[in-house]
Amino acid sequence: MAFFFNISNSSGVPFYRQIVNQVVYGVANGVLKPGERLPTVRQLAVDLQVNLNTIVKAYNELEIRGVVNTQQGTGTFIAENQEPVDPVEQEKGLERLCANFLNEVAALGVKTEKVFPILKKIEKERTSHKGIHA
Amino acid sequence: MAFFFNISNSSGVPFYRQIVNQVVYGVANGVLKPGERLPTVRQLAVDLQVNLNTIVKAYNELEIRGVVNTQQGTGTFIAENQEPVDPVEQEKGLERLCANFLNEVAALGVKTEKVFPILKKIEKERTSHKGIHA
Amino acid sequence: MAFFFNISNSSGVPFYRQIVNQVVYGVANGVLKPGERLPTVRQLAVDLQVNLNTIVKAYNELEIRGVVNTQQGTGTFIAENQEPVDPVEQEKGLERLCANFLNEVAALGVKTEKVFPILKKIEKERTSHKGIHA
Amino acid sequence: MAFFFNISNSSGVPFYRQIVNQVVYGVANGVLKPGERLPTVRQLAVDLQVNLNTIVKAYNELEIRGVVNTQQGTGTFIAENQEPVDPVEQEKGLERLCANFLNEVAALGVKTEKVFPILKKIEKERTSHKGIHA
DNA sequence: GTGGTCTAGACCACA
DNA sequence: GTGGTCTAGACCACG
Repeated sequence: MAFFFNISNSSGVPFYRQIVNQVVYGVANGVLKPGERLPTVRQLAVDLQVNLNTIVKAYNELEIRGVVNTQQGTGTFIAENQEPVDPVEQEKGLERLCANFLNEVAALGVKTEKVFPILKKIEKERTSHKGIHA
Repeated sequence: MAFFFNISNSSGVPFYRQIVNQVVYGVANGVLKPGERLPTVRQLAVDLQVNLNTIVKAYNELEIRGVVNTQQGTGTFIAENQEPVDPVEQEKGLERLCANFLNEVAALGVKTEKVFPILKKIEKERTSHKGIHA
Repeated sequence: MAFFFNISNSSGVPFYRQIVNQVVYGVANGVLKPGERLPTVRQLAVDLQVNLNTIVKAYNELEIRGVVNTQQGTGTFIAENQEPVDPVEQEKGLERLCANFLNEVAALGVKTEKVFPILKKIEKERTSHKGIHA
Repeated sequence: MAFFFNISNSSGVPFYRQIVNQVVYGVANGVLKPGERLPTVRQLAVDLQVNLNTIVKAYNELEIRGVVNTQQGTGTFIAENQEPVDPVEQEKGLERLCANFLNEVAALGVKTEKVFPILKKIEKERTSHKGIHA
């Protein structure tokens, strides 16, 4: 199963962050396996139609976070030893994310109950694709 | 029930947006009633320890969205006739919000199922408190 | 006590990494305290005579590593809660660093005993300055 | 006593440099004696699982530094007359090496005093083994 | 061919 | 004023 990147220029999320998130997401869900090679920075820049340095920036953050290993002249690979996410940090981040989300939902004038079916629908679409698509 | 603003400098959400969201949220939940007066920009700037212009920007956005009315020299009040949100816009905004949310959850390495109980828990806490908390 | 940056273009160490290292070093030794503000990216670029983006890259890595916090429009500050370095990782990194160092010393044809006085001399010079100087 | 090469892809040191250092180190410590034959580039490339050109580059640097002599069609041998290292160059290289080392130690958040026992420990292990180990 | 670094300059978002 | 993002293009180091 191939791994597809896709970026959207209308979401307000920076390109490089979309790339970072998709890789982290792919690793977390087993779509990207340790040792697997990512596209070259040049190739991905062409595919996604963005500047080379934008890809470099994304891969760089992944390297710092320990998600990938880079060997100059060889390529970029999913790291063998994925740092387990600190469960305390994860929990805190998750709470904050959820609270923010509910604030914004409320700010749209939408009752919280209405989001559950939407979230499930999106999730279902994504898992049925078994990858990340445009 | 008093209305409390709460801003956090570690959430990554800009100050002015936190303020906007909290007012809209307060209105949507009936904590802030039409005609009710908001703090002056100067007072709020002092209370929240942020720059005056940040409050101005937030109140401006609220004015533009029709959530508040500003009376020159008198103050800022929750608008009497809250503009109903355009349902089409609402639907689109909601989808984008949900998709973004799931992306960020995924980027934390958390499976989507785990968010539902958390969302429900936060929602329950809030409805029991009938206010806005950090 | 002021904090001085200095970069050298002859060491082979990239500019941005020299900056990152000096900040981490400053924090580890208490010269930079939590909450303290770093120079603005523009100011530092001028002072060090390097491109703005080089500073941005360095500050960016520090942000990802949790060493500093950035508030857009406000500045860059030493993070309040410094992540304690994982002692196991630190130990491993230290061993590797030392082993590499001894390899290179040996490759220069120098006996290991000769490095101790040199290391001590450099250390003494640095601590007597109580800061980082050009 | 056999001579073992060891390369690690996680140390950040380029492959070709690891090879160069190990040979120079072996010569400096008498493990590799003048006239001794090194593995062929092809053989070593297979053994270490690296690109042929990487070995070529390492052997080239060794040849330039006068550590080995290459006989076309015969092989690569440790040079009979090892060039004595220019003492001025040696001194300068050593200072720079030490300064860099202390920087990296500091960047790990480790106080300088802690490195002395580690360096001594590694040195002791090596002299007792009389070989090169990972 | 691979990735890494640096420069120059533009435009945006935030306080 | 602050930092953030993106582009364009150059040159270097490594395999």
